[in-house]
Amino acid sequence: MGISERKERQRAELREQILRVAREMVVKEGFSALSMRKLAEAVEYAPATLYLHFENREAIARELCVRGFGELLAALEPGAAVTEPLERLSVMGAAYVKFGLEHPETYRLIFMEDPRLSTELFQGGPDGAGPRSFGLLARVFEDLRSAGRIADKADPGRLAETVWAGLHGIVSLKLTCAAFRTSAEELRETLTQTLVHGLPGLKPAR
Amino acid sequence: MGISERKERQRAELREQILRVAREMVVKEGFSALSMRKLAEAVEYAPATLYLHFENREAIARELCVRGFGELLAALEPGAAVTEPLERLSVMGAAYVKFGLEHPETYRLIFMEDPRLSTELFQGGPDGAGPRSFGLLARVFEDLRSAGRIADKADPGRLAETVWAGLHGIVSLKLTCAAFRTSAEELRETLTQTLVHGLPGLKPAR
DNA sequence: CCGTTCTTTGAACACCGTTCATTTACTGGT
DNA sequence: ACCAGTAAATGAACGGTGTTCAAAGAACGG
Repeated sequence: MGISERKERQRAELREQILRVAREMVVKEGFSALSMRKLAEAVEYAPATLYLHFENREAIARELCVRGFGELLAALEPGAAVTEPLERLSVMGAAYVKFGLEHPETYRLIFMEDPRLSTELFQGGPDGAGPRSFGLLARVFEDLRSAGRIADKADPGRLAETVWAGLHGIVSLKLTCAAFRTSAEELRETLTQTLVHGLPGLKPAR
Repeated sequence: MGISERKERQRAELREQILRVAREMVVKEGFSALSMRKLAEAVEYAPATLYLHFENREAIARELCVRGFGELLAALEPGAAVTEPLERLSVMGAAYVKFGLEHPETYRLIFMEDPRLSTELFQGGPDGAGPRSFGLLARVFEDLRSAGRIADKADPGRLAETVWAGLHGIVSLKLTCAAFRTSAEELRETLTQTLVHGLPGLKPAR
């Protein structure tokens, strides 16, 4: 009797449709413009129906958040295949910045709105998208160290967190503050190069 | 006839009181919890009265934003007196991070909420708090270059923007994402040191 | 004391997220 | 074919939001 299966399928489909439309609204007008009533209108159901599929508005945000992070991870993965660690750092960094600028509202949702959403993504086991993404970046410095190319005392985790913070700074500043002159890609290049090689031609005070 | 002066003074006082209470609410429960109705209740006026002093809710936010940035500038200024540029970079960076973590809701308002607010602060003449703050930071690299301690081709403005982005990344990540292990101050130290000196003990691939 | 001007407000409008009793649709069993 | 029971959907309401505006109130100058 495939009848309850069909029901289950229809239920899942509606859930997907809600998320699809919700995502559209967020992408187009920002998270704050995601209204349960408008969303219900758009999927042609009564507002109350949404609550049969999601606990509340935040639950929808959470789901969008999780999926968004999945896409970010997917955007980072190709770069992780680059063998030379420093080149890998550049490629992955560029991919990160590119993702942020191309999906501003998704990025905002993931990293700039609700602390609860952002924090969750980085917890929950090492198989979550958060830890996995971070792992890809940390790998750069682990590889450098195990190849003896940076000091043993260097902490790959700390370096990775620093780089992530730097990249996040570039993206989030570009998303909120149009006043900065330098392009995101130039900032990313400067950040990476300078973090790796230091200030160009630095001499000590005399 | 000091009567109209008194009226003007009372008007300004009420405006101040509104801002004071608004600030309290934002600091305590975040910007989204700043409600015109609750604010009116708190200052013991009808909601409509608020609109005689501010165009709308956003205007209040803007004012808080401007003042907040003024405080950030004030927090940076002492460090700007340090003569050794690299030490100055450390001190000012630490002050920046400290300010962000100690005034999370103010920092959010300034840099993470509405792009219009953030962008404004960095425009409007070189005497605005934005350009002045940025100038203090850029000065570090200008001084280094004019002392011949970094390459002539190095662009102080670009380096300053990169550092600012990095610091902002640290603060904003700490404000939204509790999952990062390294403390903000350690991240700041690592960022600064690595940007200046490069990866510790870096050797080229062989 | 009156008329004018400035201040303040109550009431309304159009939204919002969320809940719940009620209705509707559908299915399995008789 | 009908009925009972279950699952899905909803209308209406609650309490909240920012904002507007005509009306009421207070304070002043003549």
